[in-house]
Amino acid sequence: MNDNTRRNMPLFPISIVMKLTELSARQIRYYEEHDLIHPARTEGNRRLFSFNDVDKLLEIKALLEQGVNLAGIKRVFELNEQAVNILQAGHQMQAKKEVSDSAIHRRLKRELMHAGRFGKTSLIQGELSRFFH
Amino acid sequence: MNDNTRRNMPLFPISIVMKLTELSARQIRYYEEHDLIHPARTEGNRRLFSFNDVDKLLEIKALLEQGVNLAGIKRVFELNEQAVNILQAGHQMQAKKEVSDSAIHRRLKRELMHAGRFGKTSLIQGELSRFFH
DNA sequence: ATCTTATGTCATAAAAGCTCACATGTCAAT
DNA sequence: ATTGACATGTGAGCTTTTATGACATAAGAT
Repeated sequence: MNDNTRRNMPLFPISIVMKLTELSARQIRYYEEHDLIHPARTEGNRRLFSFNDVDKLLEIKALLEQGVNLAGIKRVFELNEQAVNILQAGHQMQAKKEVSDSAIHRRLKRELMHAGRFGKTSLIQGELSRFFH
Repeated sequence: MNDNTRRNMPLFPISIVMKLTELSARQIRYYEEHDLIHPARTEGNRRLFSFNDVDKLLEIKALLEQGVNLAGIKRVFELNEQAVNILQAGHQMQAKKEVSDSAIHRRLKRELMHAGRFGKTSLIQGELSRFFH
């Protein structure tokens, strides 16, 4: 099980996410409705959020506070993911060639993953991020 | 917010803990009834488990599989906590004296925290432990 | 054979979450 | 000033999840 898997593991009910992000249930559901997050569901249709989901919600919150609207935030996310994909592809190529100065690449990828959270992230996000590596 | 605080943050509903530990709700509640864990509660009285709780449950499971009964497990936990306290005290003394070869001490403390999980821990625990530092 | 320990199962009640619908505050454009 | 879009609040009705408590039982210990 790798880091990505762990960050995407569905763990939290909405009540916990509300506290972690200081968002209302309405807000969280609204952002999902607009395809900014895609929490998993239990068999009984209850939302289950991963660390990644929480992270994204904090990013949404920060961007909204900076005046970006949901459409803009969606774009930010898309671009971010593209960049990550490109880096991953490069990373895999390297792995096959066994060149593997992968440490540098991993670092770059991480920085990209966290791009968009330019500085002014909430305290909570700062704290939460420490759950990860 | 320090590492300890984070590990003790109430996050998971019992359903998630069931999957994480592969224990039944009955088992989890039974262990609580016998004071092996003390999950937090929501206002509405639902259990909320922390990473530490999950960790403890995995340890309980491992020890049970090794034939230790609940009374024995309780003792193991108590001894473990004692040791941690002693180390912490020493650590604080050092901090005041500003001697601070604290890295070594932290390491020792961590190893003690994880003592009792001698080797044969479950796969899941191994995976889960990677959430932490 | 009986007791203890750990766990399963079921009933009942309450909490938490879901969707849908309607209301509202804030801007920007007309 | 009016309209409209966006983001969010609120409430009703319903379903899922969890809690507690009681009773049942398998496996060991006495």
